[in-house]
Amino acid sequence: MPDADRDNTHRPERPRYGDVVSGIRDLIIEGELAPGSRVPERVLCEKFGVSRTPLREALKVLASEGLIDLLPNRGARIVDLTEDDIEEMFQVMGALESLAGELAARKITEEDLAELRALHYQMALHFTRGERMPYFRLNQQIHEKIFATSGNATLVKVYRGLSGRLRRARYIANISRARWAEAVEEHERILAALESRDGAMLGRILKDHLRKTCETVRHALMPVEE
Amino acid sequence: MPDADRDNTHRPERPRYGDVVSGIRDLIIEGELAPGSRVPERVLCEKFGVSRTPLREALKVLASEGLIDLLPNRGARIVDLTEDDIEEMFQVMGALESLAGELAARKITEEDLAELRALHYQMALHFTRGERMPYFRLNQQIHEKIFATSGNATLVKVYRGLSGRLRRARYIANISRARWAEAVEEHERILAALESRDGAMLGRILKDHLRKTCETVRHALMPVEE
DNA sequence: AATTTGCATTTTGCATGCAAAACGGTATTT
DNA sequence: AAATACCGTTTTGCATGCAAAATGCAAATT
Repeated sequence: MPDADRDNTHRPERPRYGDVVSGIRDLIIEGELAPGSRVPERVLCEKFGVSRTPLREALKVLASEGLIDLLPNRGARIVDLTEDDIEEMFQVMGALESLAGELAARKITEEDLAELRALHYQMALHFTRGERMPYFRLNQQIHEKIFATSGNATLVKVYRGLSGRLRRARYIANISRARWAEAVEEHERILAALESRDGAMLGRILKDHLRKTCETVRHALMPVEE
Repeated sequence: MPDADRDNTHRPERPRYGDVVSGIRDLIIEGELAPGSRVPERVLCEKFGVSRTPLREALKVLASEGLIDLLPNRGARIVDLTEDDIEEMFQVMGALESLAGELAARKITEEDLAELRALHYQMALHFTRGERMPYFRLNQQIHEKIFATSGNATLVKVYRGLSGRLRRARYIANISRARWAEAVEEHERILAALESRDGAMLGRILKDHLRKTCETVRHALMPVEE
């Protein structure tokens, strides 16, 4: 039975196919679509108020991004990352971030630095206040900013792809207070390396920082699974 | 007018949606779909003998892979890489390959080494015979093998994504004889570093090799554009 | 003559329909 | 009773239809 407010024709505004893609992404990050769970097209169609055609297009994109698995004739399944997957992804992100750091150190302007400093001290404030969620967001912004400063758009895209797949895991991995303090310290070293334009040093710090973040996520994630 | 041999129903075998994706990929690599050209859905439907639904799903995937641009309400356009795009992509591939090399050097077995040696000397033979196309293929296989040996599936996927976008450019970039000889030499050093399990050295060699390959592609590509 | 307007044609975005494949549960067989 | 065969239901894959958006080109306006 079609809803009364829906008709058989193309509506100029509202849920386009792209909205469905980001909508499903959000559902995955928020955990409404649990990893490993099977997702019938019907359910998602109703959730977004679109028919199966744009929804299936969205699923294809999400599958090629690695967020869901598409089993022929058996529908979509939310990808469930194993501990090894996470380690692999962080390893690749380490190489990417190291490159981003080297490039950023060469190109960074005083304005970029000022912006990063502002983000950093805002983040540090959230740390001292114990505000995990705002800290998390600022942290992401800082790393995004470093990639943006690298000036390499391809690098940014590849990073975003991996980062998006890991977002859910990082989101639910509760950092320990001790590791949290350590991470803030590492961020101070990151800032210092950028200020002195020491690309090689920055690359090393970032790679090391990511390696430790990986350990945090892995350990925080696996035992409890939510 | 529908063809006589096509009906309104689901056919169990033959052109599935996935075939269309790789089919279009091939058309792009072979240059049948020129970079920058607009591609109406209609012609692709006829080329592959499918209706618009699976074709559009394929286009979405190719767009998210970065092979085509999808302009809302205005169809698909084959991505035309600029010189800067190519440089960016090689820079990222350099970081990836460097990581792959370091990991591979740690994990490589005698059997892997034997396989790589076989590929290498086969490739060297094609070089001495001046057989560009077979050389090109073996070269790709060697790099693929190094990535596979790294044991990091994510790394392989990210590499394949970038490599696929660059394939067309590398395919038509005619290497100079001088640079060709140099590349073969670099490959010997790659093999030597793997044999001595020197990951750091291998990483550097690979990054340098990619940097030079990038220059080759850029210069061979831009002046003539075909 | 150059630019703009109008309209027929083409192309895109989406909903729907239909058949094949998978699923679920009961009945049948061993 | 356990395993298997059967059959209705659900879900998937694809073709098609229709309306909105874009496109192309001739006629009208300045």
